[in-house]
Amino acid sequence: MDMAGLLIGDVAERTGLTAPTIRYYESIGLLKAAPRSATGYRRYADTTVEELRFIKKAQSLGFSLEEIGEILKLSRAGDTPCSHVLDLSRRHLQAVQERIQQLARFRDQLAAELAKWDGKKEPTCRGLCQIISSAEEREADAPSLDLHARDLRAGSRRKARR
Amino acid sequence: MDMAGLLIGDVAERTGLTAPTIRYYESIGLLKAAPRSATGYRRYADTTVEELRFIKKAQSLGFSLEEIGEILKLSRAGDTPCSHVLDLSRRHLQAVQERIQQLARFRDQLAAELAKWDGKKEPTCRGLCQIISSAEEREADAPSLDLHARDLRAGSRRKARR
DNA sequence: ATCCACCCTGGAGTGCACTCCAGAGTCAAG
DNA sequence: CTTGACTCTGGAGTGCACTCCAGGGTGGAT
Repeated sequence: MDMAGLLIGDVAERTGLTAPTIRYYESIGLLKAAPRSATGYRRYADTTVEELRFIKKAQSLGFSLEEIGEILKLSRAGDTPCSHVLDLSRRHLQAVQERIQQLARFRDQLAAELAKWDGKKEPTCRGLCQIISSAEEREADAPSLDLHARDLRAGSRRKARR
Repeated sequence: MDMAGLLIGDVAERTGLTAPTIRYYESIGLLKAAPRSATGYRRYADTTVEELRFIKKAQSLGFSLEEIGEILKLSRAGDTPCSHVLDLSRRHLQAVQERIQQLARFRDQLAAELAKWDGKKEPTCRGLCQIISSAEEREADAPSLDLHARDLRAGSRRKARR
């Protein structure tokens, strides 16, 4: 062997990602390029596994890869106070908060309807449609908060230019 | 005018969608083809506006267009009990529930960290990273629940075949 | 009659986050 | 020394949900 370090497959296994995904992350600059062995194989340090786990978590919390890249970049730069990340976080928190509330309301209604169905009292598809229809609207107004995470999408963020 | 009914632009305005989006919905069979005027213009009934609003809401609650299509199809078929939608709803409820819990935990931690920053006590980017890193893992296990709504994505749903 | 804002179509393009492919090289085990 | 599982690259393809475009028709107001 030459120059110890994890192979991409090992890293993949440890993180639950695929090798192509890891290469993809490198290609978009999310992960910095790994040092190569004499024959061109990527050799990873254990810290990369940590970094990838971080990425996975941030992603599952609704951050886009681009946002994660920014956070990572700033975080690598050191322990400096960082108004940008602060700002990003605040807006993200706001979006998360709103999303939780909308989902919770929906959950309650849906659960209630399902309970009715379980009791065999008039189970109909229209019931579900009614619930969905009665979910509160929340677009058009308060357009200031742009979603930062399509995965938390609530209400469309299109603005219909015209 | 010939044969009253809303023009696509009117419908767009009333729903906050764009005309192309409405045509797109028709093209994928989500919306049934509107009757045409003698000159080929789509003429919509008011009920279409309702249907589109329903679609928007269902979408904001995390249903994919495909799922919405199924629901709509069954709902149009009448007030019959419908185990499929029931099933869809149950799994969706489950996913929503989990997602809410994860987001809520994240919200609390993020809020706490932001509060610290507001108090000007050592505001650092690393703090945020720590929070994200400490967000609980939730993948690999419990793979039974496939997400039904990429927008509620929590943890990746790739299974790494190999 | 002339505007001009609307409508139509088919098809191509977008953004995100991958995922797959072909063709070629590498490496440890049998 | 062969086998088989890995690695590399560049580029194309995927899925969702749009979004844009070119090229042409329509219809109410001036």
